Amino acid sequence: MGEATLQGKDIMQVSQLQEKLTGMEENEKHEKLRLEREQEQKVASKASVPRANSALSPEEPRSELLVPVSPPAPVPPPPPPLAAPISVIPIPVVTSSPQQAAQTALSPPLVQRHQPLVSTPSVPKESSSVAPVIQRPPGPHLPDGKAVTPPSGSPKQLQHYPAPVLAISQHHVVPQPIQPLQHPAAPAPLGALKLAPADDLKPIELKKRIGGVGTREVHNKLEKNRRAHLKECFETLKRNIPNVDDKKTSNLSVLRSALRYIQTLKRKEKEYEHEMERLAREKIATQQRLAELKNELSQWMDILEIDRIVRQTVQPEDDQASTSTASEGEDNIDEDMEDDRPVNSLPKLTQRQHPELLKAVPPNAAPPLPAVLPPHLSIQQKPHAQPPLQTQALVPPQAIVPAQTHIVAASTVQSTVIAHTATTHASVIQTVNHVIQGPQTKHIAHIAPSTSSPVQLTTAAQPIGHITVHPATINHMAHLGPQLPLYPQPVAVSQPVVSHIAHTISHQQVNGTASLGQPAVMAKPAVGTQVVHHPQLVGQTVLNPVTMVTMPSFPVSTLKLA
DNA sequence: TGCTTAAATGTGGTCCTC
DNA sequence: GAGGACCACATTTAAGCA
Repeated sequence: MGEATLQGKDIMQVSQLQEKLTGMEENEKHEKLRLEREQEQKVASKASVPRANSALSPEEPRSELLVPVSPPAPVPPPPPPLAAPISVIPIPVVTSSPQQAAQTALSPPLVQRHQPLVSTPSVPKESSSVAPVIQRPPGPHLPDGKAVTPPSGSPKQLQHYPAPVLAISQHHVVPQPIQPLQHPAAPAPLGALKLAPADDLKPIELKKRIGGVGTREVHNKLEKNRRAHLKECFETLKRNIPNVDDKKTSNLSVLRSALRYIQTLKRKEKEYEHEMERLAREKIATQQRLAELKNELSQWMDILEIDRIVRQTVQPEDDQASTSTASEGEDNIDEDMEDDRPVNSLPKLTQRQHPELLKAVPPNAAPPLPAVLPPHLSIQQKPHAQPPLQTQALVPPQAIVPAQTHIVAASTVQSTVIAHTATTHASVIQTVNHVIQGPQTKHIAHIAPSTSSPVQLTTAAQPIGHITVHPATINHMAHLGPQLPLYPQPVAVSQPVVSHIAHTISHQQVNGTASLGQPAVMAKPAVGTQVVHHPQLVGQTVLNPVTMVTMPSFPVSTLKLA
């Protein structure tokens, strides 16, 4: 009996060892839970193996170990002494009534529970207490002893063999309430203390406890998995911490190292943030500086552009001076208005603002205009070097009407500049030529280049954007048709200024004041364009057609492009 | 060899989610 | 209510050290 008991205890040990060893032996026949355990053991194989070996007492025969290790395998039937304890241990509990089983198996299992783990030489003494249990009749549950062998075995085995599970469960459950009886001093688990006495157990409750025991195995496995996962996490954490010794660090030290590392990272993060802020501020300052430089450069570019335009305009003006031919009547007025000619003059304000322009303008081009001129002051435009011969050559004798050219100089600074540029700029005249068709166009084309032409450039205080060709002028121009080039084809103009100009002309035609050929084709009809007739001009010099060309407010460069 | 410490394991209980 | 996850406690085991 003692041997049997010892063997039974050994079997218990083996059953526990089996769990660990089976995984190492790769029993594919076992269920997945066993495989899981196998994986777990792979993780901690080194730890489990020596432990298993250590658990084995040197007295245990090797054969005993091997027998339970491979229960499912078709191992030859183990010797009777071995097989008996394996199957016997749980049996008595199951076969007997719950109460009886509880009463009878109270103490032995309790001892047995710890004995296998202890595996001390004292086992034989305790085995005597277990002896009665072993003597229990095997009964029909004996064949299920295989399942019993691994109490902590795979749950799948439990599923396959519920009966042995019940036996084992009874075996494990029952002793707990009795534990205080056997070992009052021994610390009993809280759960054991809470358990109701086995006598009071109903079948359902018993089943519960049995199931609880069954779940206990699962619970243990889950707990193992959880701890394995926890350990893995610690390993991962350890690997991610620099300057941490892999072996000499406990979990606690890993946590401390991690804490220090995190703090260091936070500190560095703050430093980098400050650095980024500093760099951002520096970037903004640099960008602002760059913008300033760009603005300055653009200003200078504008100045240079204006200078260039001025130079360009001054040069053709000299040509105009030689080629422009005013009508005969101009001479009368030119003499009067000779000193006030604003074409080549710049107001003082303009001089102040754009001294470069003054440099660009030849000093001999024209004397500066008085700073302030009456808005309605008409200044006859007549170049000094205008050759009278050329004028007469252009104007037929019958066109006696004096073609007065009145330029209303604006008092505003910028308008003056524009007026000056526009007056002499060929592009403006070219635009007018393109817009107006027919004989009148010829006249304008002819007259425009000349500063003394009937096309008047008026720069009012308010920006104007239209050209008004007086019907009389057009009629007058009609006489000059044969001498001027023809532009028979209409021109589509999309430029705003040109549209205004064309509209103005067409407007007059619509009013019946003039029916001079086809109206200009306008890409965009101008609405609200006003025909401005200078009152003084209309009233005083009606004979001389007055054409006022008012310049838009857009930049000169745009005008040039037009 | 005995002691200490950390890790591993078993077990029961509790809480939370489905 | 079942199942999973987490926690706490007890025990065992292994490694290090005096």
